[in-house]
Amino acid sequence: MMQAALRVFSEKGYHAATIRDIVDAAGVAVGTFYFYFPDKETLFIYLYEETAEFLLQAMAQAVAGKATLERQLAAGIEAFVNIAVYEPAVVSLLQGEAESVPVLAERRAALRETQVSTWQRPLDIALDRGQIPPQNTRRTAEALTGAFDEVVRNLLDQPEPRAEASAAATDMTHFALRAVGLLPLPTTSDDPD
Amino acid sequence: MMQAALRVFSEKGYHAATIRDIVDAAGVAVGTFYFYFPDKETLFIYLYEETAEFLLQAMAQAVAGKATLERQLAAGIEAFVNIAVYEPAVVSLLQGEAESVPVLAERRAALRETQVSTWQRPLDIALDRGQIPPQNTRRTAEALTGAFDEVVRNLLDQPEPRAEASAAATDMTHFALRAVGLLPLPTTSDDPD
Amino acid sequence: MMQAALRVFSEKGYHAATIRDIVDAAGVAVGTFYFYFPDKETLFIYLYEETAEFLLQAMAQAVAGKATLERQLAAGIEAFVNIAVYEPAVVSLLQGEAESVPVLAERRAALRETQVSTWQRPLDIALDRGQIPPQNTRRTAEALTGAFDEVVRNLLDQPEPRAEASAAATDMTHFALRAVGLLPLPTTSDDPD
Amino acid sequence: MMQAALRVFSEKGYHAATIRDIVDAAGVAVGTFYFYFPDKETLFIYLYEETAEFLLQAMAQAVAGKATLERQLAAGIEAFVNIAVYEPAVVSLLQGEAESVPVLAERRAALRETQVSTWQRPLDIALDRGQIPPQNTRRTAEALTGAFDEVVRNLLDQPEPRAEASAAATDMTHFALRAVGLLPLPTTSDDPD
DNA sequence: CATGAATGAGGGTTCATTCAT
DNA sequence: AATGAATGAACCCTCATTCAT
Repeated sequence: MMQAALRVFSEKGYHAATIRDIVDAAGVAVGTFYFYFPDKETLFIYLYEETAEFLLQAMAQAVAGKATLERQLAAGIEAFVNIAVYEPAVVSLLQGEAESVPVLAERRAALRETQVSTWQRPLDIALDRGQIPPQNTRRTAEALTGAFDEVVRNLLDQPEPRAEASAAATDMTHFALRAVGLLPLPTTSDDPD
Repeated sequence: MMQAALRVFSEKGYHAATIRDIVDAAGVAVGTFYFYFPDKETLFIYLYEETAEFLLQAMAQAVAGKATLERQLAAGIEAFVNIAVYEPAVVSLLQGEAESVPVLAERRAALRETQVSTWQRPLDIALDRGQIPPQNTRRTAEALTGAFDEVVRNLLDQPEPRAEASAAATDMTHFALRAVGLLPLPTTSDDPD
Repeated sequence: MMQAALRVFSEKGYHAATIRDIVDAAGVAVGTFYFYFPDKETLFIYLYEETAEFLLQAMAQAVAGKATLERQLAAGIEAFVNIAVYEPAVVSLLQGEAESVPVLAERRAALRETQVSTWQRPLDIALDRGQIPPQNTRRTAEALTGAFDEVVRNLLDQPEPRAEASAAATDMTHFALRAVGLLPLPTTSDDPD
Repeated sequence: MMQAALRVFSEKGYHAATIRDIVDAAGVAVGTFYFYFPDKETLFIYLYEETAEFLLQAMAQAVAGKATLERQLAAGIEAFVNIAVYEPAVVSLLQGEAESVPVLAERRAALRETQVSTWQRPLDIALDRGQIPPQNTRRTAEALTGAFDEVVRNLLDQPEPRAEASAAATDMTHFALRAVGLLPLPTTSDDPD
């Protein structure tokens, strides 16, 4: 039933999705919904957090083992793209309308905050080590977060997202590396790519 | 009255905003709304397009006169930040929920498309001239668009957006210059900054 | 303006016709309407009575000079058909929805009453003179009224009412003469029946 | 609930009848109405057709077994009067305002058509057999339909319709027999009534 | 546990009516 | 006299939520 709810919410958005839509998609009765969830908003918030955690965990885990910022970015981006491509509903839900319901705005902010932190931490470390030029890492992290979101959004608007997924990930990684201040040189000399 | 509508829509989003909210904010009666606009959706679309055009025009104009990609980015970003800071409703409206109403989804896509083009064009030129490293300019443009949006969104969440506006613009510009592949040199040798 | 109102009311019916429809058709402003008439209902009632009187006068006048019941029926029917054909709006208004507005129901009843009287009086005289068989003249008059209304309604539904007008009048007259009990003879002679 | 709707519609007419009126009369809540019916118009059409079919069936059935035109008229009229007297709402609904809602106009026309056919068919047969004088049977059928409607309408306006029902039926039958061209003879000789 | 009929607050929209100009 | 912008009660309809079965 939560599967159904996730699908419906991500397709229609919070407001346009009706309880009836959800229970129909789940093949149960309205009453059943209210046996498991107190109300629509609570379900959405639960779904939102569940989903956000899933995405963040996946990215955090991908980033975790990597030694260099370069590898961290590559891995995090890949994880994001993979989820976007194989679980598009997850990304749609998180990117969809989440304002206009006060409580949701908070969750949304919290998600963004964590997403930003995911990138800011490695950046701070790299900055400390002098691997990247001086910069406002918070702002850079925000910018990266927004950049990734937007590219993924566009990717999912394509007719065949999977076909372009890996190219998109590569492009995003290169973008990120440049944006962060790493690797401007490698591209110049005798790099065939 | 359109002022009021813009405000209400940008604060609550399309669905949560009520005709009553709007007319109350405008200090008129319900009927007055329908005297000037055929319905809620039409007004929102109108407002959305008007607003989108305003933002895009401002950015395009800022970019127009500039000779170098560096200056174009700086000017475009500055224009964006200025609007965000002085007309926050404009940005909120454009960034708010616009899905779930079919017609709106189209407008939204169109806006994004134009926004992306605003950056892709200069990038293509710079690429031709060998001023930036080889890259998928379309993807870079998307990423920049998302990056700017996100940073501005965060800026507006601050208690005093105006205080940080210019710092944010500077940060974004640096981010963009790096992301695009300009400025690799200054960072290397004996840069005092 | 009353012309316009008559037209609009007869085309759309009382409820579906809006003040705006009427003033648009008349080429004046809404305020002007309320300068001349206190409200929609009053106008309709006025129009209804005016119109009813016009129709009844015409029929009464046609009937007036005639000596025999036969001629009276023929003349009254002809008058009715003529009005229906040359001023269809008059008939439409009178036959259209007039219930559901309490005051209108009364007028409607009054009109029917007078219409019925128009036929009952001559019938009573003819009955007195033994020209028609014994019958409940009130009921006969009602039936004739309904019969004429219905035939005229059907006539106006035709694509070219005028083309059939005279045939319809003749048919109605024959119907009425038979229904009243006149003309049994013509058919008898050598008709085996 | 459909009982209530029938009652309300027949009393107030389509436009003046409110969903609230109907649900109040039925003792349920607004939502309940929309749980059973898609909307006001659909319910009205359904009711109208149901009701029309009921009336037409009853008349057709009454007419069916009868051998002579005389008996057919008597039986059809009796059936009509009975329904009018015992289910006045049925007749009111069918005679009430049904214009101004395009779809309804069609149904109304269809009802009238069938009603007319109910009488035209027997008339054609009788005409073929030479039992009634030459006449435009279509027009005669229209006239009879209108006559019956009107007499019934007047009957229902009486304080005690049931008291007069049988007299009305008799009067209508006599009227119809004369109007059709039957029975001119019986009335002449020494028949006291 | 599950059901789905029932509820009614609330939303978008219409339109008769008013009144300052 | 005439205008038309402004009003707001009232309408139709939706949908989150409840509760008896």
